[in-house]
Amino acid sequence: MNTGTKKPGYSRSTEDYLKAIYELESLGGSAQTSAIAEVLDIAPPSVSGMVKRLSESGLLEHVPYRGVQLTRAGRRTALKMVRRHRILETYLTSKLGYDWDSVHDEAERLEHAVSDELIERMAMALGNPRYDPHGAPIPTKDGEIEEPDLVPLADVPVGKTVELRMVSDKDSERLRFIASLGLRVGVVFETMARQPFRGPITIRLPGSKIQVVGNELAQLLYCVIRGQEVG
Amino acid sequence: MNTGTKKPGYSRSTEDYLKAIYELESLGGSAQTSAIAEVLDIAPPSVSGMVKRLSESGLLEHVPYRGVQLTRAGRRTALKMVRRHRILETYLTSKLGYDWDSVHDEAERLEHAVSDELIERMAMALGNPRYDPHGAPIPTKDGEIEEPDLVPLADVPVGKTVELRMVSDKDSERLRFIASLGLRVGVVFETMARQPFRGPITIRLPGSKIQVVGNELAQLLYCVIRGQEVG
DNA sequence: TTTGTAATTTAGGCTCTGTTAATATTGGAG
DNA sequence: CTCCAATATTAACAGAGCCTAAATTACAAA
Ligand SMILES: [Mn+2]
Ligand SMILES: [Mn+2]
Ligand SMILES: [Mn+2]
Ligand SMILES: [Mn+2]
Repeated sequence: MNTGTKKPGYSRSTEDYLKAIYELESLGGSAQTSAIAEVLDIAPPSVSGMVKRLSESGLLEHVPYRGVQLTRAGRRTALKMVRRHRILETYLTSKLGYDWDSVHDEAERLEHAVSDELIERMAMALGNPRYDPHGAPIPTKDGEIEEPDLVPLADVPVGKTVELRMVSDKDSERLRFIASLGLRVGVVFETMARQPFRGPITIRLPGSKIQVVGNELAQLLYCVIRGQEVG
Repeated sequence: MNTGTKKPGYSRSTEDYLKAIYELESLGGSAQTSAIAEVLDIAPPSVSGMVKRLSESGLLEHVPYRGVQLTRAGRRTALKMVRRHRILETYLTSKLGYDWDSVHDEAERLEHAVSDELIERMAMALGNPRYDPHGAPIPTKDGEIEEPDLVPLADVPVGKTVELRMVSDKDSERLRFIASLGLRVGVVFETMARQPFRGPITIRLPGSKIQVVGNELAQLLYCVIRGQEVG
């Protein structure tokens, strides 16, 4: 009867660990204990304990004192959570009038409570969107995800035309401020100047509006370079 | 600064206990340990333990060996959960194409994860509905709830015209079967006959369709009596 | 009044997920 | 090569919420 493929039904903690580890892995190859602790706002020894349990469940591989990597099963669950999170953010924004700065916390809780069916109904109602309100790609139902090759505004040379494609969604105050500068996903603008020593970047937005963006914020703004300004 | 009215943020268990106790209280004055255990599908000693914690938190009063009653704070939270549950069921049905037999389980989980804001946005999108898909009244934001005075179909005399107003939503198979008989909230029909010894009731639906309803189901169908049939 | 049964609570134990304090390992600076 | 500081793990503990088995209480029948 039971062929081994049960419904897992992981805990909220497990799901958040897997998602956090997935996101850390996509930056640098493996996830360190302290980085996981930082992201989840948990003490490092708690992470060590949880990592042991998760690797015993076959969701990740742990090399002591080195770091952690998701197994195939771990990555599958992580991507499922990422899909849920991003569909939820998109639904709340498109259908219930939320702003992009207030959806993250709501999705962070709902992602653990929704059924697969509800997520697919939401995705359907939205026309199967490919990006969330912050421009992050939404994994497909079978766990495929686009990995666009974007450059933080902080690293874009002066004199380029760029399109803002994705913004880190973790901090709602930063999101509000970014929006107040006239920056949204899809906006095209030019880099005019940059001060040295991690100084601010001056940009020209549509309508020739000039804005200055600090380096910390510019790290969070992921762009594609679309062309070169003439002299 | 802190005036004593913190955001509580109760656990899923706590919220489900309060809701269950509220619903048991509205049948008979107080809730018994074994009844709570039955509703929540938990062993009675677990209920004793939880009851102790909940009464220490001031959410209910416990008279040992007698039963339990919600305090004002407990009732407030219980009604908030009932509102969440019923708004969610209504939203899923109206906006996402769910049937009335599949919303309960989804709402049972989501009710613990949504924010007040999300619930109010859903309520708004629905036009502040007063009843859920099973006909149960939705408490207002400040915890007021209509208590309509309904009669189970099992107790309606023969020869009456009645309107089906509310159906117990706990079991989805029963809901599907009830719908298959042509019974929905709002349907008006006549009681034609009843067999003794808890036997089935014969009813005449709109279009003169005749159906027979067993006693067990007739207990779950809450009606208002609207008038008397001639002869 | 006694007594049996059902309901309830207490006792003791388990898992999960977190904590802090102490210990161990790693990797780089000197 | 040695030693220090950062990073990670282990040890010991805690609380929520569940369990089963044993003890207690309530209540109604005899
Ligand atoms: Mn997010
Ligand atoms: Mn989460
Ligand atoms: Mn329900
Ligand atoms: Mn629930």
